[in-house]
Amino acid sequence: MVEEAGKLFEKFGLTPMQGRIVAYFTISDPPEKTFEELVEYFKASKSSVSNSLNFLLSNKIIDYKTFVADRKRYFFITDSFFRVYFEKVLENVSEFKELTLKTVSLRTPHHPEASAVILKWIENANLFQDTIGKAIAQLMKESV
Amino acid sequence: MVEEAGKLFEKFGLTPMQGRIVAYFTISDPPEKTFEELVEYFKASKSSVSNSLNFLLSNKIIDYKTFVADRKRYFFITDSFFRVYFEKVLENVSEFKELTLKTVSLRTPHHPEASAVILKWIENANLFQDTIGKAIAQLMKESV
DNA sequence: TTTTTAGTTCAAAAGTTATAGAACTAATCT
DNA sequence: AGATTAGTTCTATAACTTTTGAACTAAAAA
Repeated sequence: MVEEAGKLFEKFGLTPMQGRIVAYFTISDPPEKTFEELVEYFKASKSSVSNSLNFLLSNKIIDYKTFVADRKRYFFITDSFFRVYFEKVLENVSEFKELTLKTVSLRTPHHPEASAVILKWIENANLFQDTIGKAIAQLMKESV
Repeated sequence: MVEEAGKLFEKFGLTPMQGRIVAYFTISDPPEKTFEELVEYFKASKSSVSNSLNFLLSNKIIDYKTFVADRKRYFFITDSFFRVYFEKVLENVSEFKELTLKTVSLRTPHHPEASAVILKWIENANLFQDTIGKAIAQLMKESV
Protein backbone atom coordinates (compact mmCIF):
# COMPACT_ATOMS: atom_id res chain seq x y z
CA MET A 1 0.00 0.00 0.00
CA VAL A 2 2.69 2.48 1.03
CA GLU A 3 4.78 1.22 -1.88
CA GLU A 4 1.95 1.62 -4.36
CA ALA A 5 1.07 5.09 -3.12
CA GLY A 6 4.75 6.01 -2.99
CA LYS A 7 5.11 5.19 -6.67
CA LEU A 8 2.14 7.42 -7.43
CA PHE A 9 3.81 10.35 -5.71
CA GLU A 10 6.80 9.92 -8.00
CA LYS A 11 4.54 11.08 -10.81
CA PHE A 12 4.22 14.34 -8.93
CA GLY A 13 7.97 14.86 -8.92
CA LEU A 14 9.06 13.08 -5.75
CA THR A 15 11.85 10.51 -5.47
CA PRO A 16 10.89 6.99 -4.37
CA MET A 17 11.95 7.63 -0.77
CA GLN A 18 10.18 10.99 -0.63
CA GLY A 19 7.08 9.36 -2.08
CA ARG A 20 7.15 6.51 0.40
CA ILE A 21 7.48 8.89 3.31
CA VAL A 22 4.52 10.99 2.18
CA ALA A 23 2.49 7.83 1.53
CA TYR A 24 3.33 6.49 4.99
CA PHE A 25 2.15 9.73 6.59
CA THR A 26 -1.22 9.35 4.90
CA ILE A 27 -1.92 6.08 6.71
CA SER A 28 0.20 6.26 9.88
CA ASP A 29 -1.48 6.24 13.23
CA PRO A 30 -0.43 8.35 15.09
CA PRO A 31 0.12 10.69 12.14
CA GLU A 32 3.36 12.13 13.51
CA LYS A 33 6.54 10.16 13.03
CA THR A 34 10.10 10.84 14.11
CA PHE A 35 13.23 10.62 11.99
CA GLU A 36 14.21 7.48 13.86
CA GLU A 37 10.86 5.79 13.33
CA LEU A 38 11.05 6.45 9.59
CA VAL A 39 14.58 5.05 9.33
CA GLU A 40 13.43 2.00 11.27
CA TYR A 41 10.17 1.57 9.35
CA PHE A 42 11.76 1.77 5.90
CA LYS A 43 15.03 0.14 6.92
CA ALA A 44 16.66 2.92 4.93
CA SER A 45 19.79 4.93 5.54
CA LYS A 46 19.72 7.97 7.77
CA SER A 47 21.05 10.13 4.95
CA SER A 48 18.32 9.09 2.58
CA VAL A 49 15.64 9.86 5.15
CA SER A 50 17.36 13.09 6.21
CA ASN A 51 17.60 14.41 2.65
CA SER A 52 14.06 13.36 1.84
CA LEU A 53 12.63 15.04 4.93
CA ASN A 54 14.53 18.24 4.22
CA PHE A 55 13.30 18.34 0.65
CA LEU A 56 9.71 17.80 1.78
CA LEU A 57 10.11 20.41 4.53
CA SER A 58 11.54 23.03 2.19
CA ASN A 59 8.65 22.43 -0.18
CA LYS A 60 6.13 22.67 2.68
CA ILE A 61 4.75 19.22 1.89
CA ILE A 62 5.48 18.20 5.48
CA ASP A 63 6.03 20.11 8.70
CA TYR A 64 7.07 19.12 12.22
CA LYS A 65 6.30 19.92 15.82
CA THR A 66 8.39 19.53 18.94
CA PHE A 67 7.56 18.86 22.57
CA VAL A 68 9.22 20.15 25.72
CA ALA A 69 12.00 17.99 27.10
CA ASP A 70 12.13 15.96 23.89
CA ARG A 71 14.78 16.63 21.29
CA LYS A 72 13.01 14.70 18.56
CA ARG A 73 11.04 16.36 15.79
CA TYR A 74 7.62 14.92 15.01
CA PHE A 75 6.96 15.13 11.27
CA PHE A 76 3.56 15.14 9.61
CA ILE A 77 2.00 16.02 6.26
CA THR A 78 0.44 19.40 5.58
CA ASP A 79 -2.66 19.99 3.47
CA SER A 80 -0.74 21.93 0.78
CA PHE A 81 0.37 19.05 -1.43
CA PHE A 82 -1.60 20.19 -4.47
CA ARG A 83 -0.92 23.86 -4.04
CA VAL A 84 2.81 23.16 -3.95
CA TYR A 85 2.65 20.86 -6.96
CA PHE A 86 0.60 23.19 -9.12
CA GLU A 87 2.67 26.20 -8.10
CA LYS A 88 5.64 24.36 -9.58
CA VAL A 89 3.68 23.53 -12.73
CA LEU A 90 2.69 27.19 -12.97
CA GLU A 91 6.33 28.21 -12.74
CA ASN A 92 7.21 25.87 -15.61
CA VAL A 93 4.39 27.26 -17.72
CA SER A 94 5.63 30.81 -17.05
CA GLU A 95 9.15 29.93 -18.05
CA PHE A 96 7.76 28.15 -21.09
CA LYS A 97 5.81 31.22 -22.18
CA GLU A 98 8.79 33.49 -21.75
CA LEU A 99 11.04 31.32 -23.88
CA THR A 100 8.41 30.60 -26.49
CA LEU A 101 7.66 34.29 -26.94
CA LYS A 102 11.34 34.81 -27.69
CA THR A 103 11.29 31.86 -30.07
CA VAL A 104 8.33 33.07 -32.07
CA SER A 105 9.86 36.51 -32.48
CA LEU A 106 12.92 34.90 -34.05
CA ARG A 107 10.90 33.04 -36.67
CA THR A 108 11.08 34.12 -40.30
CA PRO A 109 7.81 35.32 -41.89
CA HIS A 110 8.01 32.54 -44.48
CA HIS A 111 5.83 30.06 -42.64
CA PRO A 112 3.03 31.87 -40.85
CA GLU A 113 1.20 28.56 -40.24
CA ALA A 114 4.19 27.36 -38.20
CA SER A 115 4.30 30.61 -36.25
CA ALA A 116 0.57 30.20 -35.65
CA VAL A 117 1.19 26.87 -33.94
CA ILE A 118 3.60 28.52 -31.51
CA LEU A 119 1.19 31.37 -30.90
CA LYS A 120 -1.45 28.74 -30.15
CA TRP A 121 0.90 27.22 -27.58
CA ILE A 122 1.27 30.62 -25.94
CA GLU A 123 -2.49 31.10 -25.96
CA ASN A 124 -2.92 27.69 -24.30
CA ALA A 125 -0.21 28.52 -21.79
CA ASN A 126 -2.20 31.63 -20.90
CA LEU A 127 -5.36 29.60 -20.48
CA PHE A 128 -3.74 27.12 -18.10
CA GLN A 129 -1.86 29.82 -16.25
CA ASP A 130 -5.10 31.62 -15.65
CA THR A 131 -7.06 28.52 -14.78
CA ILE A 132 -4.53 27.08 -12.35
CA GLY A 133 -3.73 30.51 -10.96
CA LYS A 134 -7.35 30.96 -9.99
CA ALA A 135 -7.55 27.52 -8.40
CA ILE A 136 -4.45 28.26 -6.32
CA ALA A 137 -5.83 31.65 -5.32
CA GLN A 138 -8.99 29.92 -4.14
CA LEU A 139 -6.98 27.52 -1.98
CA MET A 140 -4.99 30.37 -0.49
CA LYS A 141 -8.15 32.30 0.34
CA GLU A 142 -9.75 29.26 2.00
CA SER A 143 -6.73 28.65 4.18
CA VAL A 144 -6.89 32.19 5.70
CA MET B 1 18.64 28.39 -28.04
CA VAL B 2 17.48 24.91 -29.04
CA GLU B 3 19.47 23.54 -26.12
CA GLU B 4 17.95 25.99 -23.66
CA ALA B 5 14.43 25.36 -24.90
CA GLY B 6 15.08 21.62 -24.98
CA LYS B 7 15.99 21.67 -21.31
CA LEU B 8 12.74 23.46 -20.56
CA PHE B 9 10.74 20.72 -22.26
CA GLU B 10 12.37 18.19 -19.95
CA LYS B 11 10.37 19.79 -17.15
CA PHE B 12 7.26 18.73 -19.04
CA GLY B 13 8.35 15.10 -19.02
CA LEU B 14 10.42 14.80 -22.18
CA THR B 15 13.91 13.31 -22.43
CA PRO B 16 16.74 15.61 -23.56
CA MET B 17 16.58 14.37 -27.15
CA GLN B 18 12.77 14.60 -27.29
CA GLY B 19 12.99 18.11 -25.87
CA ARG B 20 15.63 19.20 -28.36
CA ILE B 21 13.58 17.90 -31.27
CA VAL B 22 10.46 19.75 -30.15
CA ALA B 23 12.51 22.90 -29.53
CA TYR B 24 14.08 22.65 -32.96
CA PHE B 25 10.65 22.39 -34.57
CA THR B 26 9.62 25.65 -32.91
CA ILE B 27 12.33 27.61 -34.73
CA SER B 28 13.01 25.57 -37.89
CA ASP B 29 12.37 27.08 -41.29
CA PRO B 30 10.85 25.25 -43.13
CA PRO B 31 8.93 23.82 -40.17
CA GLU B 32 8.93 20.25 -41.51
CA LYS B 33 12.04 18.15 -41.01
CA THR B 34 12.87 14.62 -42.07
CA PHE B 35 14.32 11.86 -39.94
CA GLU B 36 17.59 12.23 -41.80
CA GLU B 37 17.77 15.99 -41.31
CA LEU B 38 17.25 15.59 -37.56
CA VAL B 39 19.97 12.94 -37.29
CA GLU B 40 22.28 15.23 -39.24
CA TYR B 41 21.35 18.39 -37.34
CA PHE B 42 21.82 16.89 -33.88
CA LYS B 43 24.66 14.55 -34.88
CA ALA B 44 22.78 11.97 -32.85
CA SER B 45 22.22 8.27 -33.41
CA LYS B 46 19.40 7.09 -35.65
CA SER B 47 17.95 5.00 -32.83
CA SER B 48 17.79 7.94 -30.47
CA VAL B 49 16.00 10.06 -33.07
CA SER B 50 13.76 7.16 -34.10
CA ASN B 51 12.66 6.42 -30.54
CA SER B 52 12.17 10.09 -29.73
CA LEU B 53 10.05 10.69 -32.84
CA ASN B 54 7.91 7.64 -32.10
CA PHE B 55 7.32 8.76 -28.54
CA LEU B 56 6.35 12.25 -29.70
CA LEU B 57 4.12 10.82 -32.43
CA SER B 58 2.31 8.44 -30.09
CA ASN B 59 1.70 11.35 -27.75
CA LYS B 60 0.44 13.54 -30.60
CA ILE B 61 3.04 16.21 -29.84
CA ILE B 62 4.26 15.93 -33.43
CA ASP B 63 2.75 14.62 -36.65
CA TYR B 64 4.07 14.04 -40.16
CA LYS B 65 3.04 14.38 -43.77
CA THR B 66 4.23 12.59 -46.88
CA PHE B 67 4.51 13.59 -50.53
CA VAL B 68 4.02 11.50 -53.64
CA ALA B 69 7.10 9.81 -54.99
CA ASP B 70 8.99 10.57 -51.78
CA ARG B 71 9.44 7.90 -49.20
CA LYS B 72 10.50 10.33 -46.46
CA ARG B 73 8.18 11.49 -43.73
CA TYR B 74 8.11 15.21 -42.97
CA PHE B 75 7.67 15.76 -39.24
CA PHE B 76 6.28 18.88 -37.61
CA ILE B 77 4.83 19.98 -34.26
CA THR B 78 1.13 20.03 -33.58
CA ASP B 79 -0.69 22.63 -31.48
CA SER B 80 -1.70 20.12 -28.80
CA PHE B 81 1.36 20.29 -26.56
CA PHE B 82 -0.49 21.66 -23.55
CA ARG B 83 -3.56 19.53 -24.00
CA VAL B 84 -1.41 16.41 -24.04
CA TYR B 85 0.59 17.52 -21.02
CA PHE B 86 -2.38 18.46 -18.91
CA GLU B 87 -4.30 15.35 -19.91
CA LYS B 88 -1.44 13.40 -18.40
CA VAL B 89 -1.51 15.54 -15.26
CA LEU B 90 -5.24 14.99 -15.04
CA GLU B 91 -4.73 11.25 -15.25
CA ASN B 92 -2.27 11.40 -12.38
CA VAL B 93 -4.71 13.42 -10.30
CA SER B 94 -7.45 10.85 -10.98
CA GLU B 95 -5.23 8.00 -9.95
CA PHE B 96 -4.19 10.01 -6.91
CA LYS B 97 -7.78 10.55 -5.85
CA GLU B 98 -8.65 6.91 -6.26
CA LEU B 99 -5.78 5.71 -4.13
CA THR B 100 -6.20 8.42 -1.52
CA LEU B 101 -9.88 7.62 -1.09
CA LYS B 102 -8.87 4.04 -0.34
CA THR B 103 -6.23 5.29 2.06
CA VAL B 104 -8.53 7.52 4.05
CA SER B 105 -11.07 4.72 4.43
CA LEU B 106 -8.37 2.58 6.03
CA ARG B 107 -7.51 5.18 8.64
CA THR B 108 -8.44 4.58 12.27
CA PRO B 109 -10.87 7.08 13.82
CA HIS B 110 -8.26 8.01 16.44
CA HIS B 111 -6.86 11.00 14.61
CA PRO B 112 -9.63 12.85 12.81
CA GLU B 113 -7.35 15.85 12.19
CA ALA B 114 -5.04 13.60 10.17
CA SER B 115 -7.94 12.19 8.20
CA ALA B 116 -9.09 15.76 7.59
CA VAL B 117 -5.76 16.55 5.91
CA ILE B 118 -6.29 13.68 3.47
CA LEU B 119 -9.86 14.74 2.84
CA LYS B 120 -8.53 18.22 2.11
CA TRP B 121 -6.17 16.67 -0.46
CA ILE B 122 -9.10 14.97 -2.13
CA GLU B 123 -11.07 18.21 -2.12
CA ASN B 124 -8.13 19.97 -3.77
CA ALA B 125 -7.74 17.15 -6.27
CA ASN B 126 -11.39 17.71 -7.20
CA LEU B 127 -10.82 21.42 -7.63
CA PHE B 128 -7.87 20.93 -9.98
CA GLN B 129 -9.56 18.10 -11.83
CA ASP B 130 -12.53 20.31 -12.46
CA THR B 131 -10.52 23.39 -13.33
CA ILE B 132 -8.11 21.67 -15.71
CA GLY B 133 -10.87 19.50 -17.14
CA LYS B 134 -12.79 22.61 -18.15
CA ALA B 135 -9.69 24.17 -19.71
CA ILE B 136 -9.05 21.02 -21.76
CA ALA B 137 -12.71 20.88 -22.82
CA GLN B 138 -12.40 24.46 -24.03
CA LEU B 139 -9.35 23.57 -26.13
CA MET B 140 -11.14 20.58 -27.62
CA LYS B 141 -14.16 22.67 -28.51
CA GLU B 142 -12.00 25.33 -30.18
CA SER B 143 -10.20 22.78 -32.29
CA VAL B 144 -13.44 21.47 -33.83
C1' DT C 1 17.53 -9.32 -58.80
C1' DT C 2 20.48 -6.45 -56.40
C1' DT C 3 21.02 -2.07 -54.20
C1' DT C 4 19.54 1.84 -51.82
C1' DT C 5 16.55 4.26 -48.71
C1' DA C 6 14.22 5.10 -44.53
C1' DG C 7 13.90 3.80 -40.95
C1' DT C 8 13.49 -0.11 -36.52
C1' DT C 9 15.21 -3.10 -32.89
C1' DC C 10 18.18 -4.65 -29.38
C1' DA C 11 22.29 -5.13 -26.54
C1' DA C 12 25.76 -2.44 -24.51
C1' DA C 13 27.90 2.02 -23.03
C1' DA C 14 27.49 6.41 -21.00
C1' DG C 15 25.34 9.50 -18.12
C1' DT C 16 22.32 10.64 -14.32
C1' DT C 17 19.99 10.21 -9.99
C1' DA C 18 18.99 8.00 -5.63
C1' DT C 19 20.49 5.58 -1.78
C1' DA C 20 23.97 3.81 1.45
C1' DG C 21 27.58 4.12 4.69
C1' DA C 22 30.75 6.28 7.38
C1' DA C 23 32.45 10.21 9.56
C1' DC C 24 31.01 14.34 11.56
C1' DT C 25 28.40 18.06 14.63
C1' DA C 26 25.79 20.36 18.03
C1' DA C 27 22.89 19.75 21.66
C1' DT C 28 21.57 17.25 25.79
C1' DC C 29 22.29 13.83 29.44
C1' DT C 30 25.08 11.49 33.06
C1' DA D 1 34.02 16.11 31.10
C1' DG D 2 32.50 12.10 28.53
C1' DA D 3 28.77 9.73 26.36
C1' DT D 4 24.50 9.63 23.95
C1' DT D 5 21.02 11.50 20.85
C1' DA D 6 19.28 13.42 16.65
C1' DG D 7 20.36 14.30 13.12
C1' DT D 8 23.76 16.33 8.77
C1' DT D 9 27.22 16.08 5.17
C1' DC D 10 30.16 13.95 1.98
C1' DT D 11 31.86 10.37 -0.98
C1' DA D 12 31.02 6.01 -3.11
C1' DT D 13 28.11 2.69 -5.03
C1' DA D 14 23.89 0.95 -6.87
C1' DA D 15 20.03 1.56 -9.78
C1' DC D 16 17.92 3.56 -13.47
C1' DT D 17 17.55 6.23 -17.85
C1' DT D 18 19.15 7.78 -22.08
C1' DT D 19 21.89 7.35 -26.01
C1' DT D 20 24.77 4.78 -29.06
C1' DG D 21 26.22 1.45 -32.54
C1' DA D 22 25.53 -2.29 -35.16
C1' DA D 23 22.63 -5.48 -37.28
C1' DC D 24 18.27 -5.88 -39.23
C1' DT D 25 13.79 -5.10 -42.29
C1' DA D 26 10.49 -3.73 -45.69
C1' DA D 27 9.62 -0.96 -49.51
C1' DA D 28 11.23 1.31 -53.57
C1' DA D 29 14.73 2.13 -57.20
C1' DA D 30 18.13 0.64 -60.44
